[in-house]
Amino acid sequence: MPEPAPSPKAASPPKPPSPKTARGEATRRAILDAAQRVIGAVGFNDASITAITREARVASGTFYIYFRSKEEVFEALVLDMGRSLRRALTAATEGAPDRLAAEKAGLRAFLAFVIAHPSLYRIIREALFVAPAVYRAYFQSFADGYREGLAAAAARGEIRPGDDETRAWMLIGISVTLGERYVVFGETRPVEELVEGAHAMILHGLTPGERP
Amino acid sequence: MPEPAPSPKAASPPKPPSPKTARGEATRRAILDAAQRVIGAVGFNDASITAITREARVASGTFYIYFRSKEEVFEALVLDMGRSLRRALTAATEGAPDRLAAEKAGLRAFLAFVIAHPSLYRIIREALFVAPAVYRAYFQSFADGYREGLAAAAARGEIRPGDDETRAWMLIGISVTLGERYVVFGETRPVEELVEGAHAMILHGLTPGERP
Amino acid sequence: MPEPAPSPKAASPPKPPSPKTARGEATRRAILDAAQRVIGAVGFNDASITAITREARVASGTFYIYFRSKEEVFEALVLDMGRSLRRALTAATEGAPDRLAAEKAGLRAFLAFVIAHPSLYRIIREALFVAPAVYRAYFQSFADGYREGLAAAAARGEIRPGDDETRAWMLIGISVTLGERYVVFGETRPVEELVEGAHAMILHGLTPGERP
Amino acid sequence: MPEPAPSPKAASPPKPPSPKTARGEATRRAILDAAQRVIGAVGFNDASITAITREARVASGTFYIYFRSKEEVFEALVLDMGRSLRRALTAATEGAPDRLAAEKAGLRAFLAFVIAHPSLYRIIREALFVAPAVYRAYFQSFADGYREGLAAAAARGEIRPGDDETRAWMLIGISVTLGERYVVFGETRPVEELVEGAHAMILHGLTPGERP
DNA sequence: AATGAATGAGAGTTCATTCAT
DNA sequence: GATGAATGAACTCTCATTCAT
Repeated sequence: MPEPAPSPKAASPPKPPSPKTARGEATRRAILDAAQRVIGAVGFNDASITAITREARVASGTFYIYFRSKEEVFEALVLDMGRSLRRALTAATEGAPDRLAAEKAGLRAFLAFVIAHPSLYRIIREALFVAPAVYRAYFQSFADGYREGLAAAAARGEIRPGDDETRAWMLIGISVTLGERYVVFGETRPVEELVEGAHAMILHGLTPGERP
Repeated sequence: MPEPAPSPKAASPPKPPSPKTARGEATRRAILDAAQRVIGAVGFNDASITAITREARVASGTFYIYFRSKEEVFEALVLDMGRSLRRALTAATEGAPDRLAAEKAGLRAFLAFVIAHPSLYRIIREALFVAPAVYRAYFQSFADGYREGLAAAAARGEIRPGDDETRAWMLIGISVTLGERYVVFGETRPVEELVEGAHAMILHGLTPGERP
Repeated sequence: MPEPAPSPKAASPPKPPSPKTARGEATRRAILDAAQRVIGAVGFNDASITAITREARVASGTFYIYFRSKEEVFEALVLDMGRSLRRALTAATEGAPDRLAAEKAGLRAFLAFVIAHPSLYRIIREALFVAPAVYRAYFQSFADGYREGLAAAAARGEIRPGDDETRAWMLIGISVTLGERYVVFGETRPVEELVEGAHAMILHGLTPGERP
Repeated sequence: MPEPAPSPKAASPPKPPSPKTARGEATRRAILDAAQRVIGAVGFNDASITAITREARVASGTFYIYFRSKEEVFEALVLDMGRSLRRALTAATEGAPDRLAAEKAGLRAFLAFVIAHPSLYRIIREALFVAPAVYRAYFQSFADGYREGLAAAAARGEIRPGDDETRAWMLIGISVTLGERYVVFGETRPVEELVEGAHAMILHGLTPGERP
């Protein structure tokens, strides 16, 4: 007759789950996909868990077998998207001859990705309000990669030396804002046109050419 | 048989409010300020009307004398901020000798504004989800002004000619993203440092200078 | 445009309410009474808040204007009952000529009270599981009074000297258990019969009298 | 026309379980022990079946092979404890020379048992709310034994004659309440001290001795 | 103009129980 | 005999909004 209590009664957050069978794994995936569609469509706050489970065709209680809360699926979604985007960008830029070419290819790939996954784009944006820590980590990881890339390119003389930290964030800001043209503002011009316009500016800035 | 009455029963949207007395005006202002503080602090969805009216030191019913819904205060807030920011930017740039100088002064003023009003910054960002139309209008108005400014400057030969529409949005993206450095990412470097770094890039882009 | 956040976002328990009008006071009372009836009838865990508000004839949300949780009404109920019982016992014993007479009168009054308020009796008992701190405080206050009463009586020579702390709890145990005869076990004998039987034991214990 | 079948469709209560193999017996035991630990620690209502099966290291479905419901394990637990306690008391009192000595030894053994098995003690108490019939049967069996023991002792002249039914319940009440001192109120005095204090009162009651 | 009590629909979440494997 | 994923009813609690005072 052992007497020690099994747990201190209030272990703050119980602990995360984890599927053990193939069926469970499939259900988890179905919920995650459904969450992406629903949250992408109506936003985090108007996406009820009931709506997500209905979309996933499971009972509402099933949700809590795999995620502890709406916030938790949301974070999983953001992480998922980070991975996908990173993969797409790496694929697009790894063959580039130099940093400037990579810059152009990266912007082009980013806009294509965003147009193909508008809901994920909105999800990332909303993360600032729903999961700030994840939002920061997401952008920080991009910025770190960018900064190192710029520093290396500057060292090789491929680009003008400068404040790499600031330039990294500027380039991120440019991409994100141009992506928003398509997802939020209904831009209709072809991607290539924006890419050309943006790349010219990235290459030379605003200063008029040396000679009139 | 009578002709159909113009609007027999359900006059489309109920009716907007509007203060009549000085006391009423003060109450409205108190609610608006309180809404800014509360929404800025906890976000739109976690900002209950009760919390706003408590912060404003009025009864909860009073809210509905001045605003028809939570969305309505929110929109009023975004509009308010648009006005303030525009005023600050105009003041900062109107003495500039040319477009490039105005660009630098504008960025500096924008960052200063954002640092002084971080909650308003977050509110604008959240507007994308709460009041998309207002969000779009807000940025569109800035973009329009920018584009015209760039076009005129290019015509005067002050800046290199280019895709002004795209360049306008890029410059907006740069400002917004650098602003976020301070409000979201806890940037500690002095504003002037980022302004210098950014301005160099805006002037010359990434291409290495012709000669060493 | 003040910027300080109104509250640290997570002030652990928001804070207790408190009615401001006579109407509010009456509603609070109605909920408390309804809670007593419902919890007394079906027990704490099977008493849903919906059932309580239905019994009180208010909307379910109204409950939360006055109490933060089911636990909170429950505690209010236990406190209420403590007051009532104390009042009844004081009234019954204050005219007693000595401690032994007071003891008998107190037991009689306690049993009468318990029979008249069986639901409150069950509520106290359940408090051990629902609100242990309140349960302990409740009994401790009775025990303290008892112990002092016994000590004073012993000093006056009215009762045999002894371990007053232990005797206090024994007397409480006797009362409570005999009360349970009526409330839980369906005892049908008249109160006076049990009082006489118990009092004889309290007076002389089990030891056989010195002489026949 | 056929006569009405004895029980056509809904055979009253489904069917009780019962282990067939040694492995099954071990599993049943594991669940019962786990239930004791979990319910003892957090109470009946907060003890989820999932928590019990997790503690027992079996799958949740396994529970229903051996018990039809949470109430059923609970009742099994109470019965278990009744047996254990009875055994302990019998062992402690069977060598006693007379009833008064048995009384003292029984109280001492009861307190020792309670201190050793606080969770079982709490379980019995909660049975009043979870399984009232079992609770009543449990105490009734003790009371019956007590009453008979007292009656026999009185007939032998070992104790003062009196209302044995009432005295039996009083003695139970005393034990239970002193047990609660340790389990609920954190009593720190040694058992022997309380036993002595209580026994003096049980022997002589409160009346002052005939002569100083 | 202002109050604040009251509403009630709807949200997130839990968990005893079932059943295909 | 054992598993553990799935269920869905039921519960607690929140909050935008209304309205009598």
